[in-house]
Amino acid sequence: MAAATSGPYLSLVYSQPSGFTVNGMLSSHTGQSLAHSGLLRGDSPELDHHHHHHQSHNHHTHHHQHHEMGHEPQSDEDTPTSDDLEHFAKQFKQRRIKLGFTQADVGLALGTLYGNVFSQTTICRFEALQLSFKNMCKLKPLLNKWLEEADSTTGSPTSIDKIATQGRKRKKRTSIEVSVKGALESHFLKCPKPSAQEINSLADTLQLEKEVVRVWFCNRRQKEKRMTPPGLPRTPEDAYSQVGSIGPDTPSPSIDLQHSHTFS
DNA sequence: ATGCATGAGCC
DNA sequence: GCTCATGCATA
Repeated sequence: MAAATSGPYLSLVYSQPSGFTVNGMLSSHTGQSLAHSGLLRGDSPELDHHHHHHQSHNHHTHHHQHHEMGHEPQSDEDTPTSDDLEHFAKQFKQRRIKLGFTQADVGLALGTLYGNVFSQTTICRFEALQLSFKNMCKLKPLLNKWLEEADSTTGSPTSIDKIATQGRKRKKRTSIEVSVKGALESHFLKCPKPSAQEINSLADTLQLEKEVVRVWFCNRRQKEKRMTPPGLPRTPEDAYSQVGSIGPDTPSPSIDLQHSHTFS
C-alpha cells in the first residue's frame, strides 16, 4: 500500500546543452505573460522582539569621503537599486527568449560555465522578481555574464557537465485544500509568527501535521519579503498613455522595502 | 509558474 | 526554531 501516487512524468524538454551557436529556433512556450510595471508595497511591520540584522543592503543613503568617480547605475562594484534589478530582469528575460533559451537552459548553462547550477525555478523567480533583494543582487552578475556569453556566442563550446544527484527521499508535497489555505491566511494576518503551541493547536484544528503548518508559515513569511509581494493590487491601468510630456518628470516606483544600516 | 520542502547558518 | 537561498514536484 505504498502511497506512491507518482503520476506521469513531465516531458522535460531541454534545449541544446548550450555551447552551440544559436541558430535553430526553439519552441520555448513557457507561457509567460505577466506584465507588471512598478512594484511597491506599504511597509513591512516586521520585528517583534529581537533586534538583529535580517535583511541588509539598501540604496545609497550615505556617502563616504572617498573619491568616487561617476558611478553608473550598474557598475561593477555597487549595489544595484530595486529599479535596476527590475529593469535587468526584464531585459534578461527578453534576450533569453530571443536567443531561444529556456529558463532551465540558463540554469544549467550557469553551472557548466561557472559552476553554479540553478534550477528553472530560480531563473523563473529571478525574472519575476520573486526573490529577496539580496538574492537578486547575488544572481544578477551571473546572469549578466551568461547573457554576454550567450549572445556573443564567442566560440567556446563548453562541454556539458552534470552533477550527480543525490538520492534523497523528499517528502511528497502536501496538498492543502483551498479552504484550509484560507484559514491559514487568516491566521497569518493576525499573527504571522505563531508560537509552537499556536502552531500545534492550529495543526490540530486544521488536521494537518504540525511541521506542515510550521513550514507553511515560514514560506508565507518569505513571500512577504520578496520584491514582488503577493496580493499587490496591480492597477490594471494602461501602461503606455503618454499624452503629456515625457522627460523631467519621471515617476520612479522604486520600492523601499529593504531598509538597513550599512555602517561600521 | 508556484506550492510545499530541504538544509545551512544563526540564536 | 527562524531566516534565507534554492529546488523538486505539481498545477
